[in-house]
Formats: sequence, structure tokens, C-alpha cells
Amino acid sequence: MPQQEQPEGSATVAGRPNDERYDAQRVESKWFERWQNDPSLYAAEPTSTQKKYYVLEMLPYPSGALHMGHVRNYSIGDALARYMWMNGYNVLHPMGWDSFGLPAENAAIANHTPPRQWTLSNIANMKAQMKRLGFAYDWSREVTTCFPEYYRWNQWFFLKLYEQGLAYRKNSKVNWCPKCATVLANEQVVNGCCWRHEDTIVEQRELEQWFLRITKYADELLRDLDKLGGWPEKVRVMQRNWIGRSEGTLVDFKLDGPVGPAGSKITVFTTRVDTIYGATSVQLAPEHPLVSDLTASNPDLRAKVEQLISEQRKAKERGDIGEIEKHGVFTGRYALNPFTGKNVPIWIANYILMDYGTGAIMSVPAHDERDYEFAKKYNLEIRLVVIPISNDPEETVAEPALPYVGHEGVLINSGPFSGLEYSDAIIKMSAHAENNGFGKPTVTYRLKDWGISRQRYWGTPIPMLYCEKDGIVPVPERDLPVILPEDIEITLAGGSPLGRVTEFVHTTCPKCCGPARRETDTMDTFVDSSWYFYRYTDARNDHAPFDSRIAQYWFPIDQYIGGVEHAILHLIYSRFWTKFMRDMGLITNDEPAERLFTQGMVIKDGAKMSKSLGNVVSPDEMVARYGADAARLYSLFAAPPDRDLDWQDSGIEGIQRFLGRVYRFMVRNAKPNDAGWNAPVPANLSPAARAVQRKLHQTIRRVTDDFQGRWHFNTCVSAIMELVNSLYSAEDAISQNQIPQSLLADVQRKLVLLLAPFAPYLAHELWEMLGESGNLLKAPWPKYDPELAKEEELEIPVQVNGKLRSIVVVPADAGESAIVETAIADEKVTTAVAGKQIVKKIYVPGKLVNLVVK
RNA sequence: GCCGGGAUGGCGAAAUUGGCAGACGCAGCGGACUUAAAAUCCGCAGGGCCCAAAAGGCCUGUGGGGGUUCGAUUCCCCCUCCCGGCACCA
Repeated sequence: MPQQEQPEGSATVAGRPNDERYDAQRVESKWFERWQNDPSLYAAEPTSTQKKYYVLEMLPYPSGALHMGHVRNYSIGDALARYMWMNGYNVLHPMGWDSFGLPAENAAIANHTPPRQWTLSNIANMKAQMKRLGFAYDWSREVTTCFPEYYRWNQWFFLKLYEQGLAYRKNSKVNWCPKCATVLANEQVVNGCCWRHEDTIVEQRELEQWFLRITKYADELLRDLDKLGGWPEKVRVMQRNWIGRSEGTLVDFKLDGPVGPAGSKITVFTTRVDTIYGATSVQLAPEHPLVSDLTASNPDLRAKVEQLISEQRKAKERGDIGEIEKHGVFTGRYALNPFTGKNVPIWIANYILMDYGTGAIMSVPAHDERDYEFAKKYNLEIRLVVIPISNDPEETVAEPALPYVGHEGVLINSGPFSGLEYSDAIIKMSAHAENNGFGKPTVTYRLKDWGISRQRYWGTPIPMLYCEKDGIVPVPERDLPVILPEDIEITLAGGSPLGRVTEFVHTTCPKCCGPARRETDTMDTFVDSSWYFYRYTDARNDHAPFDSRIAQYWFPIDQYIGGVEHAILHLIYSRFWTKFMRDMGLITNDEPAERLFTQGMVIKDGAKMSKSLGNVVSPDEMVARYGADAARLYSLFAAPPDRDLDWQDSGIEGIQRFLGRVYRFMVRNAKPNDAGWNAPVPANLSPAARAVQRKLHQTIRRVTDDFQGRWHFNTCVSAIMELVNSLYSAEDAISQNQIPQSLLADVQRKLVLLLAPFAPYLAHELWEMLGESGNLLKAPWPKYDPELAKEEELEIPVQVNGKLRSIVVVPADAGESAIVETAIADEKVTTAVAGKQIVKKIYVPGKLVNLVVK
């Protein structure tokens, strides 16, 4: 029987034995054991001549189990940490637990487990999950925020803030979540509801609270956003909006007649003082302090105001204050517009907010949408004072459509200021107000001071005392920490649970030794996470939060990685804390993190994973079914890390197949005892061998470039898959000895190195299989040789009038004229060009030829 | 309303500087191996049309419409939809 002709690379490789199946569980448990026995494996060097690299993933709340979002977050960070180790850096890669918070109390109520016990057992479980997933953390630096060793420094910082006047107590309206039974910071109110209970409307309550003066840093927090080039634009924009800086002018309008306790003038805030000659009324927020004076003798008016207040409150609670129907009441009183010298009516309106600006505005109907609507409704005077500048000097400026809110304009009807261009007018008119003592330029912020008091148990006790004689007294530093008592009864009713622990509450005043009462509120848990990453640098320090010199070595964080949901809360608080610590001389950096990366959410079937939708994928199950490497690799492969990832179970099966494919190739081809295995790779290679070598170097280049630049790990993994595919295509050549052992050794070693940051278990197993005994974690990252990565032949697409007509193969070093000639000579090109004239020949080096014909 | 990010096959996605659209993977189809299946290996595959079939060829295609260019997923203008943030912010 004659030899059957076989197409290349087909039947000869069919039906390979299947006893090379990759048993991920066996291999992973083997390495898991080895890694457990060497806790120093991932330890950062305390001091080092190597360059440092601090890579940090946001610490989790110990809810009980990791979810896929965690796995994704840590897989990104772990790949980066491993890559940096392989590149010779002294890497700090720590992990900890943001372990104070309300869920522990809820669990305590639900199943009578003390919060501490519940929290610690959750930590134990999640830590075991992290270890099983193979994340390379330096556990010797573990930080657990609910331990006194940690929270004593929260208290210490609080005392420092208090000394600086940056922590203060005030009675104020606060956001109250009835479900949490505690106060929330402004940042924790989402659409009028609690950030933890999305259907629970946040109420407003009047309470004495501790505040941190974050507004002292408002301007710097805003300005320094420009320095954060390594942060996503999105996060910077969100913070900018949140800080909400607005430049404007304060102007006093004097009351016309009798004056009550709230004073004799109304101070308004405006960004458009240039329009003040058009201010035909003054509008007060219903909760403005002057309102009670103005309504004192008029119960009827008072009742109407109460109505406005309750409307506003309801709208705020519903979160649709923007939709409220604008209306108001005239007070019967007038105030003096200091620019015009005329009295204007004082109104109270439901669209004026007490918590922005001064709670009072000047109403300029001609130049503001809302004021216009309001003036129309109540027939108030509308006075045009700014007209647009026409582009055509010949054209007489027509009356603009009202309201005219455009910025480019010239003042009219504005006394001595008429004729000024609007921006110039703002400067001159606020100066005029200041010179005459009835106003000044000013800056307001949307950002408010950070209310940190929480009427809850499971948090850092605020180290303050109340003494009948000495008033508010800080706990002396030497008495820290104020220990959170254990074994207490927790309920969600009746204020702070600590208030019912008499041995906690009753103490003595350090000043007068008389009886004193402890503060029973605890701190917002965002205090804990505002500085935890400094503690990692010196986690066991028991006489300071950390050693400044050590922090200086490690800071700023080189790469911080976490979810975008922390773009405002955590990331603005920790920037504030850093600036405060810098000002007290503890650190020298202005910002905590040089680069920030926010990864996308993990979703399934188009929706965020949630128990109610039943689309939750459990990491434990994935690890049990496919192995840790597969779960990690898939979370990097399925989408670029900054985008949402749509989890598909069949997708992770593909990754499992890929890992098996790599394994099987090496089982067949790892022959470290063969002669020639360790020989240098010869320079003269067969075309098949060259192809393998070229693909290897191209792959190294792609993966390395991605680590340095855009972090599209999904394409890194694709590139490695392509390399493996081309190794499979080369198996015929391998069996025919066309590929030297030395090259096979080289390509396999480097393939393992490329895989090491992404799939550490398999990589370690294969490293051993290749006869390597050195520590893979710190094996040098492979370098690519641009010469070896170069193609010898180029496939040049040939277009005619921009349409692809053919592809010609030319030697890589061919010159332009040779390539263009080859292209023109090509049969398909000739057909396409036939009967026409080539008017232009475009050659893009190495890319394509385009012939323009007529 | 303002700001930011998106939209590419049946699906997840790729195209890094304006140069072969759909790499890689999933699902699918065909084949090899097998008594059979699983596993594995090899191959095909955007859509439409021409051709008996194959080989091949032609047209078309990156949310929609216009523009710049020899050439546009990429740059510019307008519009639609989706996600996120802020919002009677004075």
C-alpha cells in the first residue's frame, strides 16, 4: 500500500494518549503544603539596596467569604507583585482586615455570637481562602483593625486631631439610618438612602457629633488631584465633583426694619455678582436662622414656612429635590440691595437649601432659570442687566431671550459698572463690595466636615471624657488604648450599646479626679481604613503607629488596586489623613498612592452578582472544580481588568483546558536529562525551530509591554495561548528532531516564567518538571531579543484604491521599490488595476501597499 | 442639565502610533482516535451573493448620519442608546 499523503500537522498527532491529564487538585495541594511551610516566602525585606515596590489591594471587610470581585482584585495585584519580584524589586505585598463594622453586630443579634468571635472566625475562613488561591501576601504584616494594637492608634490620631483643632464637637443635623440605628457621613448617603440599606430612607436628626475638619484641606485635596496622573480620570473627576469648589461673592443685604436675634442682614452667596443690578428679590431657605425672626409675629406665615420645610425634607428623603415644584411666600419685609440702593422683597422659597452657600440667594430672574420661573409665577420684577456681545460690530445687540444665562456678555443698567465685560465686572464688583464693607470674594465647597460619631458598638471608642467640672476632656495618651469592652448585650435600639455598660461609662476625670463619663459613640470605620497602609510598613510597632523612616522608604504606594466604589469615600478620607500626617511631621509624602487602578465589577448574566438574583459564583466552588490557577487566570482573561467582567462557567472550562494543554506539552517535552538540554541555543536553526523561537520572543515582548503599560492582562494570556498553540503546531517538527533540545529547553523555561505571575501553582510544578531548583518566585523575568522576535518574511497587504486585493510575501529586509514592484506584479493586483492608470503608490513600511488608480 | 466611560460575530473579546477588522477563548460544525462515549488531537467558521460542488471570486460589515484621508473600529462634527458620578449648588 502506497504511503498516504497527509496534510501537514494533521493525522500524525491524532489520538495522543490521555494519561497526561492535568490533575490541578493534586498539584495545587502539593504546592500549597510547601508554601505553608515557608512563611518567609513573600516577606518584604526591611531595608534593601534593591528598588522598592509597594503593591496594595484594598483590604476586605471580613464578611465571611471571598466573592469573585475579591478574587479578581487580588489576582491583578498578585500578578503584579510576582512580576515585580521577578524583576528584582523589593516588593511589599501585604493584606489585612477592615474588621470593625455593623454586620458583626447584626450577626451578633441574629445568632448570639459575640462580634469579635464572629469577625475572627470570618477572618480565619477568608485567610484560608486567600492562601488556597495562592496569593503571595506577607502575612507577618497582617493588620486587623478591630485589635486594640491597631485601634489604639486611631485613638492616638484622634487626640492629635483634637489638639490641632481638627476634631471638634458640634450639634448638627445629621443623616440617620433607622436600620443601622446610627449616624451616617454625607459620603454614606446614596440617593437619600443608606449605603448599606439601599431601600432605607435616611432621616435627618439633630445630634451632638464629633467632626473631623476635612474642609481645612478642601483646596489642597482639589489641587493635588492634578498631581495624580497615575489615577483614573474618572476617580479624579468624581472627587472634583464631590469637593465642589465654587468661586463667588458674599454680599450683605440690610434688613429694612425691626431686627431680631438672628441679626440685621442677609448674606447671600452668588457666583454672578455681575448680575446684582438685576437682583429684584432675596430668597431665604425655609430653615434659614432669620426666618424665625421674620415669622415671629406672624403665625400664618410661620405655618406656611413649616409647610415648605416639610416639603423640602420629604423631597430630600425621596432623593428628588431637583424635581420639587418651586414656590414660596413673601415675608412682607424688604432688604437693601447695596449696589442699587433699592429695597427688594424678602421671600422664603422651597428651592433654597440651607446646607449650600449661606442658605440665602439674591434672585436675578433675567439671568437664572430658576429665578426666572419663580419671578414669572409671582410677578416679580425682571430686570435685564447683561446682554450678549455680538460677533458683528455693525449689528445692534438684540434683546436676548430670557432668561439669558450665557456667560459672554456686557453689563447694562448697572450704574457705574455698565459697559464692563462680565468677568471683569465680577472682579471689580466684588472688590467694590469689599471696599465698602458689605461683601467680599469667597470660595465655597460642597465638601462638608467628616462626621465620624457612630452610635454603634463594634468600632473604635472615641477617647474623650465628659466631666461636670472640666467639660470635654481628652483621654491622656498614656491611658490609651480605651479598650472596647466585650461580652455586652447588643441591640439596635436605644442609642449606643456602650452607654449601657456602666463600668465603661463611669470613669474619673484626669484633670480634677472627679467623676466623668466616657464618650459612648465609636468611630466611623472609614477612620480605620484611612491610614492602614502605613501600618503595614511597621505593623508590630507598639510605641507609635509606625516608624517614620520605614514609612518613608515604602511610601508612596506604587500601585493601589481596588473597586471604583471607593472612589469618593475611602480615597478622599485617606488622602486627607495623609495630608494631616504630613503636617504633623510623621511622613513626607503628600499623597498616599502614586498610581491607582480601579477594576471593573464581576457580573453574571448581565447583572451584578447577588443572592437575590441567584447568580453568585462562589470562589470555593470554582477552586474545587477547576483549581485556583484556573479561577485566577480566567478572572484576568475574560475582560480587560478595568472593565466589567461577565462571568461564564464555560469560559473557565476553556482556561482549564488551556492549563492542561500546557501541562501535557511539557510532560512530553521536558527532558532535562537529555544531552543538549543545557547547551546554548545554536544560531543556525531550521525554519520550524526559528518559528518557535520567534514566537517565543514576540510573546515575551507582548506580555512585558502589557505589564509596563496598559495592563491588559487578557491579551497577555491570549499571547501565551498563542505561543502554546504554536508549540503544538511544532510537534511534528519536534518528533522529527528539527528543533534542538536546547531551544526546547529555552522555550519551555521561558513559557513557565511568563505563566508564573498568572498561574503560580502550575508554573511551580512545571518549573520542577524542567529540572529547575531555584525559587521561581524570584527567577529573573525573561528578556526578549528584538532580533529574534523579528519576522524574516513579511506579508504585505496590497490595496487598490483602499480595497484589499492581495497579499504579497517579501523578505523582511526588502526595500520600498522592490516591495512596490512585487505588489504591482502580483496577478490579482494586475487584474484589479487593468485598464486604469496608477496615479499614486503609497507604501507604509512593513505595513501595506496602496495603489491609487484612475 | 453637567461631567466621565461604553456600544465590534451567536457570546466574552482583540486590533498598542490612521494601515489585512474579528487575534485568543467560549458555544457551534466537520474530521481523527474509540465497540461507544468522555477526554484528547486536527480542521472550518462575520453576513450576503456568484459557481453543480470544491477551489476561487465579488459585494458588504465595527450603534446611526455626515466629514477629513490614498486609506477610519481608530481623528473631527451631529445624533441614538447603555453604565457610572454630580445636581434647584445660587
